[in-house]
Parts: sequence; structure tokens; C-alpha cells
Amino acid sequence: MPELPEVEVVRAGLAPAVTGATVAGVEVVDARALKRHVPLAGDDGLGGHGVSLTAEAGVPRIADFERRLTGALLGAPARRGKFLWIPLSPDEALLAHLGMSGQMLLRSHDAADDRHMRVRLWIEHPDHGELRLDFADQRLFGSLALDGLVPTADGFAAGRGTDLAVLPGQAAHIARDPLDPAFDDAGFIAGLRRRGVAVKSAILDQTLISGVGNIYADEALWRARLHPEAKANAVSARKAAELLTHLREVFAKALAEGGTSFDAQYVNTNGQAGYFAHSLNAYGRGGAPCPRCGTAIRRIPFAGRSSHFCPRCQRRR
DNA sequence: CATATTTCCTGCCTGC
DNA sequence: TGCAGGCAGGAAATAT
Repeated sequence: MPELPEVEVVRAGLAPAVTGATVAGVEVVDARALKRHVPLAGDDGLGGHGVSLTAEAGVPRIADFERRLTGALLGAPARRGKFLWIPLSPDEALLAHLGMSGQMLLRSHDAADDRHMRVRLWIEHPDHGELRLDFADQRLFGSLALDGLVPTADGFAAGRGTDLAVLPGQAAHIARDPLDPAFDDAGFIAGLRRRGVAVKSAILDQTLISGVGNIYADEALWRARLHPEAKANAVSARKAAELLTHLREVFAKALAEGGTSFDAQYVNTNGQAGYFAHSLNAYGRGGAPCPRCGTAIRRIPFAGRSSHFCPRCQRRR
């Protein structure tokens, strides 16, 4: 459920508290929250290289994560699409993906445990004192990892919150998001129109455009009056440009309202919900009248989830 | 190569 | 009241 606006709310909330802070302690409560963490190959005592990675069974994933993170100095949090990272050094970062229910919560040392708390960092900030940064995740689709930083393909700054042209290796294949000043509009339009899949599938593909999930895909398609199952390669260049504009507008509006919260799963770093759910026109509104024409919004199965659209405003061609 | 399907996971909600 | 089943969803892995 966290898509670009929700992850950006989290990034902005973390920035003042973590930038310049030191990690005083790390506690991994549930190793499943480290799904993406690849432990460094241990010192084999033979003076080995130390750069090779392994995910072989037997490597103490939790211990590796805790050991490498403890004592680290945290840089400014950065984001591309739904991927969030906090640099630890010029070549390493703490990478976070919230999945559907991940939360990054800033708490005082003596605050009660949040439900589904999986990983805890005790941090010390020179100006703000001691805090806990708790990663909570009900459905465990999210994860934390330590990952190497690699150069961006285009040489521009990697994403929101950073001026550096490096990003975690695990996020290197992700396209820029539409709020990124270095986003390639023409490349997106051409790429979209080259695909034989449904237009909704295309905008959910994070290698074409990042940050879009089911909610904002439905909202942008509603705004652009495009049927979710229309073939991407049948969308005109003009319409594709319009769709991009609508994605930017809906992201900006949702961001201004603190993101979309349907249940207790999406919250900011203080555990508070956003307000954009009240502004949705299509998503989650099956059977309700289209705000534009009054026709009942239709809900249809789509790739194991649902699409919501107006059958009158959004024709298949 | 491009596209489609499966997998991971918990908790809420519905229907019997 | 209990319990099975459906649903929610991002992205990597696997299959076609």
C-alpha cells in the first residue's frame, strides 16, 4: 500500500531525526524482515577478498546485519520510487522497502512496543538525543538490508533527498519516479508505447516508471480517462503524456495530504495516518458513482488484485 | 527477449 | 461461535 507519496512522507519524517545520528544498537526480532539482506562472506581466515557476497545457508544473517550497522553514522535518507535508503558510508547504505505494511517509526527509548515490530535501531543524534527507529511490518512483504552503493546509469543524482549519483545495488534497476527532476519523459512515453501489455501493467512496472502501485495507477488512469486494460502500445503519444501529467498531479496532491491510509498499515514516522483516502475517485469505490459522470465505478479482477474504473469515462479505446 | 504466473505473509472480513 | 476461504498487495523468482 505504501506507494511514492507514502514513502516520501516517511523519508521526509526520518530526515531530521536520522541525518547525522549514530547507531548505538541494533536488535533484529524477526529475521524475515531481513529477506533482502545479503550477508558479506565471512572471513575464512585465509586472507580472502572480502567483496564476494553469499546467501548460503549457515551464514548468520542477523549477526551480520547487527554487526555491520552498529556504530554506523547515518547520512540523509534518500528515495527513488518506493525504495528508501540511508547512506552509511560512500559505498554502503541501509536499504528499506516497506512492501505493503512496513512502517518506520521514530519512538522515544521508553515508548511501548508497536505491534509487529521486527527490527529496532537505537540511535543517538547530536541535537535530538536518543531515539528508537523501529521497523514494524505486519505482512512481512517489506524488508531492511545493508547494500552496496553503485553509480546511477545516467550520472544524475539518484533520487529525492540526495545530491549523490549513487544508489543501492538492489534498487539500481528501478526507473526514476515521475517527481524526479531527472525523469526521462520522452523515454517513458516511448517505452510505454512499445509494450504489448495493458497500460495499467505498464505503469506498475517499476523498470519503466517507479513509485506507482495499485491505488495511484487506478487514480491516474481515471484522471486520464484511460481503460486499465487498454493496450499500452495503443495509447497515443499525446495520451501517454497526459497520463504522465496525471500521475504527477495525483502524487503531488496525495503527498500534500500526507498519503493514503486505508487501515492502520500506512502511517508516517509518528504512526499517524494520511488523509488522501478521502480524495480517491476510483480506487476502492466499486459500485459508488463516478465523481465525473455518476456511472457506477466498476471493480474487476486484475493480476491477482483489483482494478477500479468508470466504464463510461474510461473506454477500452 | 517479453510476458505471465507464482511466491512470500498476516490479519481482517465475509459467508456458511 | 467457529472456521474456511477470500482478499489485500510489491517485487523477485520462476515458467511460458
